[in-house]
Amino acid sequence: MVTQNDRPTLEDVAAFAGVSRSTASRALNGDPNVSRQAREAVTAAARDLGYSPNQAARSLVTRRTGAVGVVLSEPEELVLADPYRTSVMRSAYRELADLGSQMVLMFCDGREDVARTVRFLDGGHVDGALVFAPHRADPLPRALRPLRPPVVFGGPAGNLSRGVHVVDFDNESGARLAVEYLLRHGRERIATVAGPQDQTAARHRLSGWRKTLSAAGFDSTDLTDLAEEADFTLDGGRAAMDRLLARRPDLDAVFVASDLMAAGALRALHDAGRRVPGDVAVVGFDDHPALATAMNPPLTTVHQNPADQVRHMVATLMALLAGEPIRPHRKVLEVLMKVRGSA
Amino acid sequence: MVTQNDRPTLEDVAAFAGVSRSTASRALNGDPNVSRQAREAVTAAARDLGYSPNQAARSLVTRRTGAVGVVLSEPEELVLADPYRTSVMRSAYRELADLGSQMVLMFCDGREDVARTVRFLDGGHVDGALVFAPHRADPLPRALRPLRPPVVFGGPAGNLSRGVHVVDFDNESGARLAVEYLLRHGRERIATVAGPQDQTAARHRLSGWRKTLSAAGFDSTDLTDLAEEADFTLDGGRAAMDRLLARRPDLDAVFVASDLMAAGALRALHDAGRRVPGDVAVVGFDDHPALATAMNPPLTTVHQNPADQVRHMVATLMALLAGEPIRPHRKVLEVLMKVRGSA
DNA sequence: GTTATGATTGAGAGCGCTCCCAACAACGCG
DNA sequence: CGCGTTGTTGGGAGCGCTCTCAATCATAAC
Repeated sequence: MVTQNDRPTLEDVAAFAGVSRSTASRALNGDPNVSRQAREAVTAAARDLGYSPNQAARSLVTRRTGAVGVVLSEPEELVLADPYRTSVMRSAYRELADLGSQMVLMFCDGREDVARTVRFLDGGHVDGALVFAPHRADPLPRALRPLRPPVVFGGPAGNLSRGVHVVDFDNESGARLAVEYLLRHGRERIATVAGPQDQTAARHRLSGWRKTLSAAGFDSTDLTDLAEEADFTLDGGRAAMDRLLARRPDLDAVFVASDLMAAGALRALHDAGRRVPGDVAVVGFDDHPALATAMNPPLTTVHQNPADQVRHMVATLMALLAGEPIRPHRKVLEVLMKVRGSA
Repeated sequence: MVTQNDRPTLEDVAAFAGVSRSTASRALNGDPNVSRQAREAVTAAARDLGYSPNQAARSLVTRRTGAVGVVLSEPEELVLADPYRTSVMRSAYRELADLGSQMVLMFCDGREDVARTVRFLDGGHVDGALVFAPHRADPLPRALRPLRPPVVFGGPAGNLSRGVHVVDFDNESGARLAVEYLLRHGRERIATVAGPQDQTAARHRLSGWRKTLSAAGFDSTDLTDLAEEADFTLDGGRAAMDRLLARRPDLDAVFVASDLMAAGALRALHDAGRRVPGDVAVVGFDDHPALATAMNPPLTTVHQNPADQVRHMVATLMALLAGEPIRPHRKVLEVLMKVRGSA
């Protein structure tokens, strides 16, 4: 016993409508050179027969699948727990859907996943890919380079710096803005909770903090004291803040490299009896819509808009798919301070 | 200027290896009837040429794509904010990846999305689909029924009850377990924060609560007083709890229809100065790994395992794809109480 | 009436792959 | 030595679609 193989083909529709396969194809694809009569007959036939075109056959000849891969090169449990990443996914989904492309979501965690990802992207399943590979040691970007379908990276492409299309935020400037703001408001001992230093964005945020303070005349050994690394999670941010408070009880401000960590830092400060922003000013990074405003006090933070990033990435990808000769380059998006209550 | 069309085909590989296309195909697909010599030549040729098979061509003849759609029939911003849904996605991704299938994630929000979803699933982009459509009024399940590729529903399939493959949890029993537990521990005024009643699961949890209390002799008008509806969010749970406290300050227990709402209820109880579980016992639903244990006190809750659900769904789908004649039916998964600190 | 023009149309090739089938060599057996 | 058998191979058809090209027809122009 076999399943129903009664799936109608274009040929069936054409026969039913009393025209040729070519005409049926034209009618269904909106070619203007079809008589109204033929068009109507074909449309009706397609409806009556429950016809839907075979995508495999179509993309075999058009060389388009209508799908775009979105690759998050991180363990999936991490991605889905991170509000910033999920909002990237969301924007990507919406942006692509509006352009008529389907998002094919992939996580890439570990060696065999790299091979699987490469095979998938190179196998013609998708027209192109949007790739987020924040870790410096990630082998994926390099593995992706020789592939046929165009790839646009969101944020740093592992340790690749040339020959790739990148849409990134100006993390260092963001950190500078935050620190300058704190300095301008009279803060004198500005600590930082940095992100994991195996991620380029986290490094840039840290170096922005360091450079700005150095330029303002702060001692570099002093700075070492005022920095703690955490892992972009709430608990990590909290623990890092605890360590900072233990080592430098005199700190009066902290620049935290993500909103989620800032939430943790806020909690640590609260538990330690420090008032925010009275005793300690806190500036976050991301400006996550739900998170930043929900905190108490609402978080002053560096605003970056993942939807913007995704929009640029999609635009670049579409241009590439349209055959426009775009030279691989790194587009850097501005970030800006969003002042709320915490600093 | 065109892009590089130098993508090698199987024909190229065969020529390079000095064999026929058939032999090359066999070699690459692991057919045993190939001489070692031919196999090695083909493998080497494929490697040297950077060959990767054209999936469109392959799936045109095999009628398999190696991709499975995962449809979440809810606005994407809602899905990605809900820890329960994200853990479903995660399980689905992992489960499918392990079976060599790619997850194609789709959200389905509103009318035009229904059409788009149907078109995509029916167009042969995927071999089958896992669909989550919790809302009773959702038109998607009905629209999906006439489709060719097999579909397995996770949780209720809109308002469809027959002719569909469903893997669901026993929500009513879960509520019963929770209420019986509370009764057994001497609670006498057991309220509930119900989920949105346009979702079947939420209705079953509410009716489980009601039936159990009725069976225990509680007055049904009294029960109306003890129920509040919320929207499965933290803030909603908090507000509902506030309303309950205002109306029935004498309540000594509450069954909350989701962990996230329970977190909100806990906050409301805390703000109202009630001790948990001393004054008010709280039982949640979901047993979300991160959420339930992180609360203070740790949440006593009804345990359901989304990974289990997804595993059953995938198993059913694979059986369907293998042509096994499975009769559409509703598989109900057991839930059980997980006792922690809050009750 | 004849020819140019434009709008429609159908035939056919071919996208890159899998799979069926026939061909063939090499082998052992009666 | 002829036969079937086994293992291996290449040819060819065909999956369902798009797209080019030439044919057809009606209409307008001369």
